[in-house]
Amino acid sequence: MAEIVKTAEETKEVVSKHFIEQEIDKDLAEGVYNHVQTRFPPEPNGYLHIGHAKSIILNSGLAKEYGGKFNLRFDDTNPTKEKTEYVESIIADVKWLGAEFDDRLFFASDYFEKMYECAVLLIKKGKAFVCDLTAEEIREYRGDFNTPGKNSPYRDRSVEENLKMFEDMRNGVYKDGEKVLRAKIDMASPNINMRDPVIYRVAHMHHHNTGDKWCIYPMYDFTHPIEDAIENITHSICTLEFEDHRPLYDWVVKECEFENPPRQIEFAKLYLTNVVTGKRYIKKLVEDGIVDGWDDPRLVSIAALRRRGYTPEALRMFVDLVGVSKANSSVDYAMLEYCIREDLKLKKPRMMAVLDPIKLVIDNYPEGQTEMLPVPNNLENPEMGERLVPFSRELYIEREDFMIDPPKKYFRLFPGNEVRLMSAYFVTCTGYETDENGNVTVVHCTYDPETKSGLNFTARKVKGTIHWVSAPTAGEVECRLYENIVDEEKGKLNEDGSLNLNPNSKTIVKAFVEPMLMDVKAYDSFQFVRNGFYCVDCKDSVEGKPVYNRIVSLKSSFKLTK
RNA sequence: UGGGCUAUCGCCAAAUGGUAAGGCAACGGACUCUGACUCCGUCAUUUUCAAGGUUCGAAUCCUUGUAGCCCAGCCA
Repeated sequence: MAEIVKTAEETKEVVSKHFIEQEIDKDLAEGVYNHVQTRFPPEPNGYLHIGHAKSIILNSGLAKEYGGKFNLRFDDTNPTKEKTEYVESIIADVKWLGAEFDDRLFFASDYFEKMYECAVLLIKKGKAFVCDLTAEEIREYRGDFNTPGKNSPYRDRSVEENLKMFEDMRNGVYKDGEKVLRAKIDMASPNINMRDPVIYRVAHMHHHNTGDKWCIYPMYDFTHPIEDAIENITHSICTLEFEDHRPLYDWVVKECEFENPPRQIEFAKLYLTNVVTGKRYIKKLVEDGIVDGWDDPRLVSIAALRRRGYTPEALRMFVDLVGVSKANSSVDYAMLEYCIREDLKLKKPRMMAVLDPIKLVIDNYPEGQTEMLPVPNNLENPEMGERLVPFSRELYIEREDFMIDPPKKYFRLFPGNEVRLMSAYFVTCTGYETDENGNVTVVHCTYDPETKSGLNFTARKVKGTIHWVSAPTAGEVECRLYENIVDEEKGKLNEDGSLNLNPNSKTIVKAFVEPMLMDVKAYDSFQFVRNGFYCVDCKDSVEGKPVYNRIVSLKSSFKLTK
C-alpha cells in the first residue's frame, strides 16, 4: 500500500515554480499578505500584442492559481495618447484571452480625486513642493549619471504656499508647463528617478473618461503605486525597465501611508524572432501603411493572431512554455507555431485546397460521372465525422506533386508511378501534356477501382499520397499567404531607423477548393502556419461570428536535401 | 561614465552547495490514406560568460574581470 502511494507521488509531474510564484509563496508563508491580487494595467494608447498577452496570462493565471482576484485597469493618466477605441479593443482582447476580471474593470482616472488627496498629504508632510522651473531647467538641475543634481530654488517653499499653489494648479490658474508638483526626495541619489521626480503636471486637455474636469494630471510613478494600493493589489507585476522605479514606488506607498502596501516584481519582456514586437514598432508599420491594419496577420497584435487562427488556448500554452524569468531573451517563432498546431490538431476539420493547380485527367474514369466520396474530417480524430466530397474524371492537384523527371526519393506523381489520391483511389501516371514553352499543362493517369478508400485494399502499397479537388465543382477563392515580416532578431529597427522587411511576407494566389470551403469567399484567405497546415481566416470571429480555423491539408514541400 | 538588472545547449528554461530537468528546433530511424501526426533514438562531463579562490563536494558561495539590457520625459 505504502509502495503504491509512493509510486503515485513519484509519477506526479513535478513542474517547478517560476521566481514570481516563489516570491508569492514566500510572502504568503511569512504572512506579508494573506491573499493574492493581481492586475493588468495597460495604457489605452494602442492595440495589445503578444507581449501583453504574456502579462495578462501571467497575472490572471497567478490570481487563479492562488485563489485571488485579477483586475483590468486602464492606466489612463496621459490624455494626449489615449483613445476610447483602444479601451474597447483592449477589453475585447483581454476577454478573448480568457482572463477573468468579472466586474473589476477600473480606470486610473477614476482615482484622480484620491490621488489629489495623496498629493496634498505629501505637501502637508513637507514631502512635495510646487516647482516653477521649466522642463529644460528641471533637466539641467537633475544632473546626469556622473553629476549629482542640484536642489530646485523652489524646494523650500512653505507648506501653506505649496498648498495654495497646488490648488491653483488644479483650478486652472496656470498654463501648461508653468508649474509642476515634485516629490521631495534626494537630488543626489544615484538613482535618477529619486531626484525630486515630477508627480503632477498642468495639461489643459480633454480626457476620454473625465472630460474637462481636470487640468492637472498625475505622473506614472506617482499614480501606479496608489492605484495598486487602492485596489488592494498584493503583487504588482511589471517589466524589467521599471526596476529602477521600485524605490520610488515604495516611497510613494509609504509616504502616502497605505496599509498593507503592494509590492512590485519585475520580469523580462517577451520578444519573438522574425517579427515586430513592441507597440511602437507595430504602430509605425500600421501608420506607414506597410501592413493593412492593426489586425494584419503578419503582426503579433492579439487581433492579428486571432485573425490568423490562433486560439486563446494556444496562446496560453505558449506563455506557459516560454516561462518567466528576468533574463532578456528572444523566443523562437517556431515555438508559437508549435502551440497553434498542437491546439488545432485534433480540434479542427481538415479540408482540401490546391494553391498552385495543375489538371489531372483520369482517362479510364467515366466521362461526366461524379461520385460523392466520404472523407474523414480529421483522420486523427474520428469523432469529427466525415463529409462528402465530389470526385470526377478531371481534378486539380498541386503543381509540385508532379514531376517529369523526379529526383531520388520523390514519392509523388511522375510517369509510371502510382500514388494515392487522398480518401479516393490509387492512380498511375500515364503521361502528360505541355505547352509551347515546355510547361506541364495536364497530367494523365488511370485509376484502379479496387483501391477505393475504405475497401482496405492491401495488394499493393504506394509511398505517396496527394490531395486534390474535383475540377468541375471546385470553388475558386483568393488566398492570402503570410510569412513573417522581418528577418531581424528582436524585431527592432536598424540603426538608420529602417526595418528589414521580408518582401514575400504577403502573397496572393487563386486557389481551388472543395465545396465545403467555398464559403470562405466571404472571408477571403488562407494563412500559412507551417508544414502543410493552412488556417482559414475569419476576421470577424471576435464579434460573435463563427471561428473556422479549419486546417487545409497541403503537403510540405519536397526537400531535395532529403 | 554613476546606478539597477542579467548571463545554463541553435532558442526558451529548471536547478535554492549533493554531482546539469523539460520544451522548441535540429538530426537519425520506425510507422503512415497528407513527406504531416505519432512513436523510438541522438543532442551541455576538458559542462553553466571568463579566470582565480573556499569546500569532501560549486551553475549555486567569495574575489576580480567580460558581455548584454534598462535609467538622465512635465510618457507609461
